[in-house]
Amino acid sequence: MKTSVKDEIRASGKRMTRTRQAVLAMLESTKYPLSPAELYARLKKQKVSIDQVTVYRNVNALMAIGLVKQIKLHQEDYFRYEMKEGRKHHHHIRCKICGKIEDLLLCPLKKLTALIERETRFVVGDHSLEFSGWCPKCQ
Amino acid sequence: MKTSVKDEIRASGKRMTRTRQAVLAMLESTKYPLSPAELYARLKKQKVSIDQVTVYRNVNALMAIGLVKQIKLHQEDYFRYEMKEGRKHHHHIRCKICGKIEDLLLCPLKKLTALIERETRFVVGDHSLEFSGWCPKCQ
DNA sequence: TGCTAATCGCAATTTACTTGCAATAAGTGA
DNA sequence: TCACTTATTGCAAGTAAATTGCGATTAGCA
Repeated sequence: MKTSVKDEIRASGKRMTRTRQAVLAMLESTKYPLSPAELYARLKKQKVSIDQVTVYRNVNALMAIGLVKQIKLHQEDYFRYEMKEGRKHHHHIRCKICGKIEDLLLCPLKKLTALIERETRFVVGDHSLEFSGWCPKCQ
Repeated sequence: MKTSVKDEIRASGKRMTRTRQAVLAMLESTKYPLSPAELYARLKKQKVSIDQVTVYRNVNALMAIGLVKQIKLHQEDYFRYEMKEGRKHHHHIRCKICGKIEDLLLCPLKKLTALIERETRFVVGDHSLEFSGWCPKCQ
């Protein structure tokens, strides 16, 4: 874990507990967004002493200070979380069969904001984009 | 209500009840996707005798036969439903403040499928795209 | 080392949605 | 038109994800 992450946490008035460190380490070492249930199961497997509620509270706290990003895939009815730190803007594709999730490092939407703002008179903030399909193994 | 909708329902072995007709009429006359709770509240206001559970069962039944589309906006933790019938492929923008939802009749993603399939070796099926921002009144 | 408040675990609650079951009613076939 | 089959309905109870209350613990600092 980089010192800078701990500093960011301290700067926001939060503390770096053993539990929080374990949650962060798990998110940092996993290549796709994790649900609270997955996080909990993986930490338990590593013999980390943690409660389900603590997982929820930690991802929310880390999201509040901008270290972690919340993601909702439209085939699922729960949230997933991934590190925001140092990651380029990206989207995801999810397999309809096995649920495998992969990053898409592309984003075709930069040029669209002006058009949408003209059409709707909204001011555009974020967007979310997600693909689903069939992964190599499930085809 | 067009006869063809009733026919589609009958063709799938389902029945056109007074309740289902009210749900369909409400979805047809509303210009943005409705949540089950909103559907229920609006029907009650119109003195339609209906239960929450019946709303859920109806949107699910109508979705199963392809008359209705389910939508999950990533700022919300419940589903919304809109008529599929005769509507062009489109996406949505939602106001971060008041929750107002508007259609976006554009889709910049048609050309992207080949690129994603090459990069990930997935076969691409659907996609979901959603913008959020600030509507004219909340700016 | 000792203080203060953030964090934790556990139990209970909330919210969106589903399921079981008996009563009702849509659509058919005589 | 009536009777019968079965989809649909309402009500109550049940799930699963996520949140909240509270007393106990512990990080971080003087």
